Amino acid sequence: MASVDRSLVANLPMFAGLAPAEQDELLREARSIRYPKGSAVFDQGAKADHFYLLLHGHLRVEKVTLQGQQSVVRYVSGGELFGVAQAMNLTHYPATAVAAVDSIALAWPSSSWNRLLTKYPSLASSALQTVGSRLQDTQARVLEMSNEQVEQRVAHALLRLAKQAGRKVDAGVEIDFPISRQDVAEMTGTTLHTVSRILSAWEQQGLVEGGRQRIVLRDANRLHVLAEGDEGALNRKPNP
Amino acid sequence: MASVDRSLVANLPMFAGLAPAEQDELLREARSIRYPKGSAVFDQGAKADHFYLLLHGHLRVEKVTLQGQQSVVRYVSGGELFGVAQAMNLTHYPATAVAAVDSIALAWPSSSWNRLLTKYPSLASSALQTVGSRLQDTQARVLEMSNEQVEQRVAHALLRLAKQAGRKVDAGVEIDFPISRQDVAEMTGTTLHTVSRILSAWEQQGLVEGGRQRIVLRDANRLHVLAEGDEGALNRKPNP
DNA sequence: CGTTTTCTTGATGGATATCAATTTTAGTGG
DNA sequence: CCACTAAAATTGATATCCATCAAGAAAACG
Repeated sequence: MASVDRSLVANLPMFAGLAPAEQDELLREARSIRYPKGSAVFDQGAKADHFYLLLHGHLRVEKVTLQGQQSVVRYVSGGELFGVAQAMNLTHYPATAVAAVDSIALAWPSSSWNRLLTKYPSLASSALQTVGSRLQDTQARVLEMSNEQVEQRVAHALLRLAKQAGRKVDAGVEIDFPISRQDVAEMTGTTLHTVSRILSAWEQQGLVEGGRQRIVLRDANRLHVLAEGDEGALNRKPNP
Repeated sequence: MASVDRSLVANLPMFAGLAPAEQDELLREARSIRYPKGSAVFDQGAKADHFYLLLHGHLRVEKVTLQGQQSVVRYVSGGELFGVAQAMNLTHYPATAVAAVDSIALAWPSSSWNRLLTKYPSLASSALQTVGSRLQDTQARVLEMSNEQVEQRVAHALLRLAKQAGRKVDAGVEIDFPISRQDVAEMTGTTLHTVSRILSAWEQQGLVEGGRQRIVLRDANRLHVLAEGDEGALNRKPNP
């Protein structure tokens, strides 16, 4: 197997604190794997035998309940650590990770986690930050589901997606991977029907531009207003 | 200020991996603080200058949105690490922690976090586990809010509370701190009215026993059935 | 070009928020 | 110890958001 070039990862937060020699050493323990669109990196409930760093592409992380309802937990983008079940002392993956587009990831054996952790304390920091910011996001979602109604939640979800995986196009900002109404519904706790209605209405108002598995935000500002239920937002600075 | 006795904390997961001398050293850097019922350990938005270990008592962690709606994020019980904002690279506390009963916590300066982390790798592990299991819990809540209706969510919330902070009494299991209908509503994304109606109905069926800021679970099994929407649960083993 | 997947749109019903009024309980100070 | 007050809880009536049911159109795919 071809070894991974240091330059691909050197400026990721996870590797930032390490000397080049250390980076090489860490990379030597990993192998790089290609995941074609639609394939699973790991399945919910499977033994957590690896942890990963996504080099290229986008993954959809989904979870099914005991009763069989499916939800989209989040999307993983390039540069992110994922599948770190071992770090949280889980023996099995709590969710399934599916490639939303053709993707490439580095895989380390879970068994080396503890050794690597003691050898590279910066790995602990970056894992903590990864998990920590995921916790922040998830708690934000709980607040949204508690306090907001569907239209606001969908607006929030799209804005988050655009921030995380938005690609500038002339019409606005396009979400950089195929995403269906059903996917958005599973992220926001609603149905594809309601999402479809909302997007149709927004399209008429020039807020978004739709398509099959495709969403472009045309007016992020007005979406922000909708998301916050806040009529004054347009007059304020972008990041208060 | 009196120093903290090692025996109080030696068997907590956070200290388990450390030698007695190390435990003492860690404790020497902390100070112990009393928080009377109703007082705040820290406030949402305040500079995150300490992280904590709860020695005794119960805290309610709450968060208010931009629009002013309040939610209960979780309850902290004895032995738990909390306020570890620094570990997730947050400079300010993302929520408020209020003593639900008279409580005692150990406080370390956030500034020593990174030094302690490198010195005691087991601290990293235990912080990761703390944050990780919190993430699991929060994601479970998202799934519940997406897929379940209010009655199921309330059942889940009470079962979780009983597991975390249940005290065996002759009538069943009592939640070991004062908790109002409003609090339960803020945990489950509903209103105190709906919670009140649900608890009243359950009381008539002998599932729970209520009171002012007081909830006793009389039949955890049947509550489990309600929570899972699963008529077969009564015939199965407690932990599948 | 048929088949499947995704998306759209209308009609209806139901769960639960909201509005409104009391009652119960605990705490406080005279 | 008891009246007074504030906080918490209960319960009914009404309104509404959105899930569900239903049908079909549009887009992709082999």
